Amino acid sequence: MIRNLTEQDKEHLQEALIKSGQKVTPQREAVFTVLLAERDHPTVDEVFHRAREVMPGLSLATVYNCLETFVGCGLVRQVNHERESTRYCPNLAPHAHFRDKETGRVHDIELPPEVLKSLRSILPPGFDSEVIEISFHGRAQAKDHHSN
Amino acid sequence: MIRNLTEQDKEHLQEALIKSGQKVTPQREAVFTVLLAERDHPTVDEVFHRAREVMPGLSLATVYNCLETFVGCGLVRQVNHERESTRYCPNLAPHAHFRDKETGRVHDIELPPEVLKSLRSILPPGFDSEVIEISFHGRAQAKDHHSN
DNA sequence: GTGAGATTTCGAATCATTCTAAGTCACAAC
DNA sequence: GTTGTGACTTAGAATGATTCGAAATCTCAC
Repeated sequence: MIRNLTEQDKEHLQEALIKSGQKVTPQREAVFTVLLAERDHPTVDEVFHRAREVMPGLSLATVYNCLETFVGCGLVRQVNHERESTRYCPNLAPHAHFRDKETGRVHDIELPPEVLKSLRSILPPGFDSEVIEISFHGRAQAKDHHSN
Repeated sequence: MIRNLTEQDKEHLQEALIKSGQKVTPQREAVFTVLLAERDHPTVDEVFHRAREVMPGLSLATVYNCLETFVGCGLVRQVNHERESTRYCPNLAPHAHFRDKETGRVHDIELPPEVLKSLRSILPPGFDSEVIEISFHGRAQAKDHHSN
């Protein structure tokens, strides 16, 4: 179920938006609420349908806009797997993604700092990386736990 | 320039195709030749245009088909970055990819076995991964070396 | 050389995403 | 209070990569 944002989450959203010179709008709050409510890496379409339950007039274009805005101000991450629809993830801690071949579900995999460091170390001099994406693809035993 | 396949490459192609019950055709040879000739991670469209120089009647759909076939029998790897066109890479050794923000060019980054191992070790029990994709995104000093 | 099945071809269809232009809103200036 | 400004939202059209469908062609075993 979609619950309202906690005061803390609301502040987090407001701060990030205002810091980058943008406004807090009902649509942005609704989309952000959806993202936090179920952290199952929804696609734009899934976010759209979930958000419509709460705000029926919301348009798909706005969902695209909101998500792009959030990515821009560092509130959420995009997750891409091959050419499938882009998914969105409010987990900002460094982590990898595991996509289950059977269910299509995406799980977050914690990424310990030393592993991240060893990864960075494989870059030859002169290569300066801001973003590292790590994705696994395979089978996960169905445990149906939360995927963040 | 596009040179012909070496005998060795030709055998490699034939073996892989036949092993998975498929046929060697002039189109598949042409596409494979293009992939080996310039290992700059071309998009389908780039492969298409390069291959047309050698085989003018070749169709785009066939290029898609050939590349899919090659991926299926393990001859080449797909490389995806966000939602850009899929690129193709005949380097089968374990490696990561680095995409240069400025040029869009993709470089292969060697992946030492111990780093690969440490990466695999972050998967919780029950997660079984066949494929790991690692991609960096940032700036590379323009050295214009070969990108494989 | 023939036939069965695989492959190629062209163009149409699909699907996620982006664009466009008009409409709306919040708020500041007058 | 009205007006202006700029950001935001909206619906629908446009785009671009990829896939599909159906007919024509090729390949290889017999």
